[in-house]
Amino acid sequence: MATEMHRARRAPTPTIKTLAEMTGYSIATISKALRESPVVAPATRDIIYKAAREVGYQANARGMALRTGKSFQAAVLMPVTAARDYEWDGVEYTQTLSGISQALEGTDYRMSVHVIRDAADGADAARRIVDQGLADGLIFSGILAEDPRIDLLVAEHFPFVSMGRCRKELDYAHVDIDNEWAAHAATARLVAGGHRRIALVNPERRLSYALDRIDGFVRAFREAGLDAPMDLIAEGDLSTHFGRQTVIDFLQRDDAPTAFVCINESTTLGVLSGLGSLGRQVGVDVDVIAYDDINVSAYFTPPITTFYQPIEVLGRTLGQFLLRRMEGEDPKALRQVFRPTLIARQPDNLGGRLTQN
Amino acid sequence: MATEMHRARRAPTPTIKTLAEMTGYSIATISKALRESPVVAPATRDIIYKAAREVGYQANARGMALRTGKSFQAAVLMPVTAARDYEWDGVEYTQTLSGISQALEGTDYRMSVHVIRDAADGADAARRIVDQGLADGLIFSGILAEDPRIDLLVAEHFPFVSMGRCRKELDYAHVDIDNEWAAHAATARLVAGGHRRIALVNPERRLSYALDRIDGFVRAFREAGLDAPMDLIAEGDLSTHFGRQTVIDFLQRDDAPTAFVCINESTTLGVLSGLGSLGRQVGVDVDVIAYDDINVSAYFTPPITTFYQPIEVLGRTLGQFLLRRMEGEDPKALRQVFRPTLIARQPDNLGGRLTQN
DNA sequence: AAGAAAAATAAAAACGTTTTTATTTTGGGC
DNA sequence: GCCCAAAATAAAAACGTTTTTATTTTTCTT
Repeated sequence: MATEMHRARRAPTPTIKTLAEMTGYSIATISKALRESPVVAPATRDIIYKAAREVGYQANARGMALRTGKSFQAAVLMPVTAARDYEWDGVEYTQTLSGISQALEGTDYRMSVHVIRDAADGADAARRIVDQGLADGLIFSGILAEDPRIDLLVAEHFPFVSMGRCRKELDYAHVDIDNEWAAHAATARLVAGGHRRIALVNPERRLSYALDRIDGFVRAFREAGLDAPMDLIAEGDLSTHFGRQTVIDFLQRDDAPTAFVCINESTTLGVLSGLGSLGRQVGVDVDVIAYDDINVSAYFTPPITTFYQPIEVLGRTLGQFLLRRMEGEDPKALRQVFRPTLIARQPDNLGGRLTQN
Repeated sequence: MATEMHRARRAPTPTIKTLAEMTGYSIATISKALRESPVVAPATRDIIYKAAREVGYQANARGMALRTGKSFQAAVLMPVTAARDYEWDGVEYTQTLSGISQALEGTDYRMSVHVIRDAADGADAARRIVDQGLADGLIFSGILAEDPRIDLLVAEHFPFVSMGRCRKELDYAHVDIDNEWAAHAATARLVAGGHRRIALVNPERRLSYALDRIDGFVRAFREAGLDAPMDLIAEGDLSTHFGRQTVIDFLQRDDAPTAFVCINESTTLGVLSGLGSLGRQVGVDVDVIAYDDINVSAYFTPPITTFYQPIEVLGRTLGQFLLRRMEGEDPKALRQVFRPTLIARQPDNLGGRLTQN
């Protein structure tokens, strides 16, 4: 019997027709029974279930997709830049995907990942996904101040959730960090500690959240009655190399920064590496505040003060919102902006070496 | 005209039937023309192309999938462990996915990602993918000494490429690191530098490559006429926390290790963090050799000696092999084992503080 | 011009499932 | 038992594309 069961598994993949031959019921009845339609009698349903179990029947995803018009896929656009030499780039994406995947567990949806290299690539990918029926919904990040993907998907009424917000007033589902607040909070701590020359290690201004962080940086200075050091805003590709190079460039200046506000773990690691190679000590010569998507700053030497929001939680929320959006829920109800938690591991005043003002 | 073109885009998604109405040709002729069949006259083909461009026709993936029996998806099983608190876990996967994605570019194949939590989860996912026609091929890593996924897929003649090798003699496509050689090379350097108490920071023995690394570690000692310190082989989940905890545990011993051979950047970072918190200095009190999938050890303080193999290259090879396997190529021709490159950044003898033997 | 063969195109079938429409069966009331 | 309505099941159609089979058109030879 066990051998026979095994042999049945090696037969051609069972279809609904196989079950029809076994049970004598029509393919329509079998389909309804397996989908638990109330129009099928319980006794009939049990016979069909038994036959299905016996041959290990599983509905063919391709047939379902064509008939239902649903691919049962949630597509994620994963940005991978052409950053230098294969280094730490987008590492938080594993946790983002993990979070999204958790939200999809137990549903019919699977996750597909489309790697994109730049903004044009992302718009092409979104277009293709919509036109070819490659997925039923879409998640993407790296939101531009004006993002063609958002424009397209809103126009097409195609379900999506963005990780971040563009700068247009549009109704769409999104999950975001309060980047303005985070940059403001980090900068204000350092200002209160006495720092005046603070460097902001920031993404490119095309990105909406880069602008948010600049806003927060400037606001912290303004609230202290000071001018923000705009010359100390570095824009780059978020790589470890960019972080290191920023330190090396900025510390060569006469009016060098005494503190750094970093955008992510990657640039933080680069900043620490640059400081190490210049013989500068964190907390003695320079203060550093990080931002953590994954809990890494705790492991740097010395452990670094950070604003931390587990990105897996964001991923889970993205997945949950997308499921709801695909059910037809109003995008206006599908928005959440998270504030990261401060984890203070260092004082903000070079260990008292700065005079408070 | 541009407005009109735009309005055409907002019409119901064009199908082959739309083109048949526009051109007067049958849907069969249109399908053949668009697939460049030689049985269609060139003049006919041009008329059909023009109509397709005019309405922005793109073949519906669901119709294609059902008729051809191909999903045009390469599925990747991405392991995410239930490691502690959302930390650095599987970060190299972004680069792996990037590499796979590069291989798929310009082909009909898209990448889907199935997050798996443990070995049973992985076997279930593989089963489902095969049974439901969710993908045409599969890539997975974290190969067990005896891996049920390999057994299943070989038995089903389902195309796959594994990242790593199990310990059974089976013919299947794989890409791997020469982990035995790498662990041997790292350990031999430290032995030659005079170290005798060397810790191996290693994955769990269920995994095939954990055994490979133990083999190489033991061989290095044996070739030097020494007994390997088997008590210094730590098995864990590859997290930063595991690396840190290993250091804290091992350095409490009377016969503490003077060197660490690490399996990845994550555990290396944890080892450095543990050393930092115990006030031990790399290259003075303890030597550390890393293994890099992504080029991060260069940025640690101090920069760490490492064996480096860009994992994106492995990813690309995985993708290329899978494409060939799906074309029906013999798996025996689809195997490659990479040796990582040594990048020496530290001496292997505590800067001369160890006496050579 | 007629006939045969090749080229080109159309009609039919296929893929597997779900949904809509049609038909049959069952149960209740008289 | 008959009639009607509800429940259950079957037949037909649908989804969009590709492939197989059938038919028509064109080209070449005599």
